[in-house]
Parts: sequence; structure tokens; C-alpha cells
Amino acid sequence: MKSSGGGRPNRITIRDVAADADVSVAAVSKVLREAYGVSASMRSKVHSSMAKLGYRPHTAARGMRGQTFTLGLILPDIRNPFFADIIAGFQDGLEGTQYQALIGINRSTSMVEEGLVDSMIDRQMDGLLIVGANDHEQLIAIAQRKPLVTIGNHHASNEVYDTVNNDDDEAARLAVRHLVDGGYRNIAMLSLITDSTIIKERERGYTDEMNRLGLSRFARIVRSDQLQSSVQNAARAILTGPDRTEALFCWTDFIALQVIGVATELGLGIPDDVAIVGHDNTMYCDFGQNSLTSVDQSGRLLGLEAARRLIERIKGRQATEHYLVSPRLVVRRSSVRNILTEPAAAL
Amino acid sequence: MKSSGGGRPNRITIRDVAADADVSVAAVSKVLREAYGVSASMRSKVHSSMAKLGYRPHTAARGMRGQTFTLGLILPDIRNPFFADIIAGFQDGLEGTQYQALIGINRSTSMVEEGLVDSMIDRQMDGLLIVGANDHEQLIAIAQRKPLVTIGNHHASNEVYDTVNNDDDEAARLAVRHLVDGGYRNIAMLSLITDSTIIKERERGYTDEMNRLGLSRFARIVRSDQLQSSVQNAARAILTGPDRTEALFCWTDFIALQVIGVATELGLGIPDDVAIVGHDNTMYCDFGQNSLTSVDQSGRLLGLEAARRLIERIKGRQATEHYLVSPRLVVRRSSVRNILTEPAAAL
DNA sequence: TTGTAGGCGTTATCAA
DNA sequence: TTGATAACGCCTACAA
Repeated sequence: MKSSGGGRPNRITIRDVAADADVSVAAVSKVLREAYGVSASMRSKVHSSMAKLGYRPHTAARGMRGQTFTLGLILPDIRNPFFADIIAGFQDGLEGTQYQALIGINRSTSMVEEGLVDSMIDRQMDGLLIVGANDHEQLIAIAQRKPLVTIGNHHASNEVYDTVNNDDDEAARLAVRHLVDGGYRNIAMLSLITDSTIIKERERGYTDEMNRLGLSRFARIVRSDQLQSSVQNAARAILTGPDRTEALFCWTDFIALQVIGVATELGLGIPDDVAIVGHDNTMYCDFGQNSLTSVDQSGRLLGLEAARRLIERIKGRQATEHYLVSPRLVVRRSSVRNILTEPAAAL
Repeated sequence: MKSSGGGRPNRITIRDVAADADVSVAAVSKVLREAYGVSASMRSKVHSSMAKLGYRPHTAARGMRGQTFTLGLILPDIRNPFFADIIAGFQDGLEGTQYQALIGINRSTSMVEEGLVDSMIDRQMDGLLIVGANDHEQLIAIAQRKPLVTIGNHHASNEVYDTVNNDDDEAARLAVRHLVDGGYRNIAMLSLITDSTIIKERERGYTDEMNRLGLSRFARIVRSDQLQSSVQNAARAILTGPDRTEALFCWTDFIALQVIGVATELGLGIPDDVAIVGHDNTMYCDFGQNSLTSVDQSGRLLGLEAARRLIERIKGRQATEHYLVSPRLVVRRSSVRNILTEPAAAL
């Protein structure tokens, strides 16, 4: 008697479910939202009707009144394989919930494209995870419109949005300590020109640790812009200069791999002429031609913690949280002298 | 007089715009949709009111009746930097339209997770671009529900959904011809175990070209599974076997880089002991330690063409289109003997 | 605990 | 060319 008499394959609505289960629409809606005040028997009746009819909630309709159960994940350019881990972790965190992650790519380097944020808000997303953005003012403004969690942004003192981060200070300290333990003293850092807080934090860790170990006279940060040619020029300058460093801590594996490339072309040996440490511990570190020591930040964990926090926020938590993940160092040949000098002992 | 008397900062609706511009809601809606039958004067009135009030369409509400102007982009695991190009191209293709791309990551290897597709359809997306999926039956089923374009799937004879592809047959031929031109004869291919049509296509190109050049006796395809350890074992087997090949065409740069790693560890010279050709021409090819010859398929172009076709589909095109992009080979040291043997002549 | 009746912002039909 | 208005599917007071 219900669901119209048209010819088109009509959508199954909450009303059809109600009719089939012989309950009211309100009841179905409540079951759907796991709202308070439904008897167990009613719940099971409704659930089986939904399954039987193959009912699927209409997100747009839900969005008109309530939640869409959609979370927006904004990533900067996605070339770093490390982001895949964040995504995976985030999805893990959503497992078993009704939430679905939808990803947008931010193509601006300085801030988050307003259009992208707006479009996610227009689409009634329930909350946002923004990775690698650093415009604090903008993030505050966004947080006033939607529950917000960020990754890769160390404005951790704010009281407006949650942050989840790698402990970048510690990351740099790990790298420096490892190199010093290995006998290196003249250790430089190859970084990028930006005002990203995450870079600043890592640079700070580098400088502080060098100072702490009495190596201030060797501390030197070289900053390049993002272009591959610039990075390689910077690497070449460092590796051929009169004050050539013994070791280089690089902002990212991607940069470290380029340094290895330049060193290779210059005929320099790694780690005998220069030791290299990267950051992110991407898959490429393991390859024989690189064997790159790198700091591992668990993208998976970062994503997972971000997901949890975002959902908590959506469910009403007001207090701000700032979570830090401890990195660990994965040592490979690029930073350890003499490992391959011992003839065949390793085999 | 309008827009309620509540306290909350109420959303600006089409109604507010209509009131401000002193026209009907229907008129505003038409302007918004660029529908037929609005005078220029009305259009400009409405546009300026929208700008003045900062009106933004409510996507959920639109989704109740019409389009959401949201396109779903489904990618397999995103670690291959090549996918970033597809995304960029797709976004380029959406520039200047009202459409917005939202990305979902498919974590299943064999087909597209039903949940992901459903959730995109539930969210009333207007069309889908699915990359790297190969379950033809499933794709047909999806195409019956939503306009669909695929990339990386050579079921090009179908009459149901559009395909945009790299010419994988030609890609393999390019690689083989290049190696043969360089004097190599014993050329093997390192591929993966799957039933992906795109792999089959590339394997076919390899085999056909080997045959065409009278090298059938050397044609050999070794297939590994995806695991890094498996790939490296396969590489080791090929490089140390009694019938060691002179050259290796690899399914992907990622695999080629691992082969280079294994060769490095075995103390083999590239290209003197073995030449390597990859596919995708990712950024890593350029690095000095790799200098990997690779087939470039323009991800950007693939994404762009896919976007155009998807929008055409949504606007009503019925006829199926199958578009092929021609790859080109980028030659580097990994496949060219003697380039470095000539002493300093290259400089 | 369950049911009824608007209403959310937009589109699209139909009449003016 | 323009305008009035009935849906779209769900949520949520409010009533029973």
C-alpha cells in the first residue's frame, strides 16, 4: 500500500522499513541513530527489516537535519608515501563506526584552500582532519565552524582544536644522538624554507641537541626550497664545500634520497665520506642502493589517534587535546661506518 | 522580516537571496543551476545578491532533489606517486565547474570495496571515477547506478562505462625496442601475479614485440606477488640464475628500484651487467643512485581526460568512449651501455 | 516506549 | 520569462 505506484525502481526509505517492521518511522530513525529509548525487540525487528529490504540511509536527507557521518580529510600533495599510512590509520579508527572518510587534496602550499574547506562544510561533513597546514588563524576560524583535528602542526597551545603530532623535537634529537654515538661530530641539517611549525620544531630539536652535546660550533642548518633542482644544488654545495660536513640530517627521506643521488654522482661514499639520516622511514629506505637510516613516525598511529579524537569532538568533547607520538630510529647502512668493511662477516 | 527570529547565526538560503534580489526562489534556483530561461538582468541581480550575502548552496539539500556536484574518485592504495598526477589532472579538469572531487581509498585488492561505492552513492555523488579496478562485472553493475569512468582497466570493448588508459601495449613495445636498439637481446620482464587487464596488456605488448623482433627464444615473463620480499627474491633469482638476462623490463618503477637495490647488493653493474627499464617515470627515476629509464604515462592527462568524460556522461552522453594515451620513453643511464664509459666526453 | 506532524533547503513542474 | 508550490528522506519536538 506504500511506496508509490510509479514505474521507476523507487528508493527504499525509512518509511518502507517502518511499514515492513510494523513500527513508526520515528522508531526506525531512532534505531538508525542508535538513539536512546528503543526496546531491544524493536531494535532487532527494525534491523532485520532493514537488512531484508536492503535499506540504505540517504545521506543528503540526513544532512538536512542531522549528521552525514562523513569526515573530511584534507591532505597536502600526496606524493609522500607517508600520507598513505595516515589515511590507513584514520580509516582504521573509523572501522565499526558509521563514519566514512572522504579525502580532498589541498593544492596551496601556504594555507588550506578556502574552496576546499568550504566545499567540505557545504557538504555537511561532520568534522575535519587537516594534515600539514600551518596557518593558525585560518585553522582557528575553521574550528569555529566544524570539529577539527590537525596533524603536522605544532600550535599545541591552542584551546580551539585538537592536534596530533609526531614528536619532531625528539625526532631530530634521535638522529643527532645516533650520529654522535657513531663518532660523527660535524653534523649539518638540510631543511626547507617554510614557516611550517613542524619544520621549526625539528630544527629546534637539532639545534638544542647539538648544543647539549657541546657541538654548537658544528651546528648548521641549510635551507632549500622545495624544487628538486634547488635541493640538489644545496646538497652539492654542502658535499663539495670546503667545510664539508661528516653527516647530514635531512628533513625528509625524499630529500635524503636526493642527497644520496648527488653523492653518488660525485663519487662520494656513504657513509664513509658522509653519513645520511632521513625522516619518515618510507619504503625506499630499505632498497639496497639507499639503505637509508631514517626516523620512523608512525603515520598509522597518527591517523588512528586523530580519528578517535575527531569522533570524540563530534560527540561533544569540549576540552582540547594535544597528542604526541614518539618516533623511533631505524638504522641502516647510510649512517653506520664499517658495517660493510668487515669482509663478508655479515653473511 | 525573513530568516527567522532565532538567536543562532542562521544559514543564508536561497530564500534570503530571493528576498534581497526581489525575485522568486525559483528564479534564484534557476540562476544557480544555470538553467534555461533567465534574463541577463535577472541573472546579474541574483549573482550580486548571492555575492553580497555570501550565499553558499547547501549540498545536502541539493542532493535531495538534484545533483550534489560532487564526484567520487576511488583509488587503490595511494603509495605510487603516480596517482598524485591522476588526481591533479582530474582536479584540473574540474576547474571552472561547480564540481568537486572527493577521494576514497579502496583497500581491497581484487575488486572495489562495496562499502566504499555504496557510501559514495549514498552521498549522492553525481559520478564516479574508479582507478585500477578490474572486476568487470562489478564495474558494469556500478555503471548501472551512476555515471562511471575508469582508468587502468582495459575492458575497452564494453558499452556501459567509459575507459581512459595508458596504451600499455605500446608502453611495453617502447621498452623492448629501446633495449633492442641498444644491443640487448636477452630481455626478460618482471611482472606481478594478478589478473589485472592492465598487466596483461603490458605483458602482451612485451611478448608480441619480442616475437616481432625475432627474439621469442629470449622472451620470459617472471611473475612475483606484491610483497617486497617476494619481488626481491624474484629479482635475486633472475640476476643470479644460470640464464641471467641481459635486460629487465619491470612492471613498475617501484619494482625496478628494488631490482636496482638487489643488483647493488649483488655487486652487479647497471647497465653493464644488466639493464633495467621501469614504468611510470616517477620522481625517483631521476635520482643519481637510480638513473632509471622509464616509460612515462601522463597521469595528468589521464586524469584530465577522465574528468572531461565523466562530466559529459553526467550531462547525458550515452555513447561509450574509450580513450588511450600514448606513453613515451624517458631514457636514463640504467639502460644505456657505455654512456659513462666514454671518459668525461659527456661533460 | 511509540507515533504524528511539521520542517530542513533545494529542485522541478506547472501555471501565469 | 517568471513565480508558486509540492515533493525529496530524514530528524525531532511534541503528544499519546
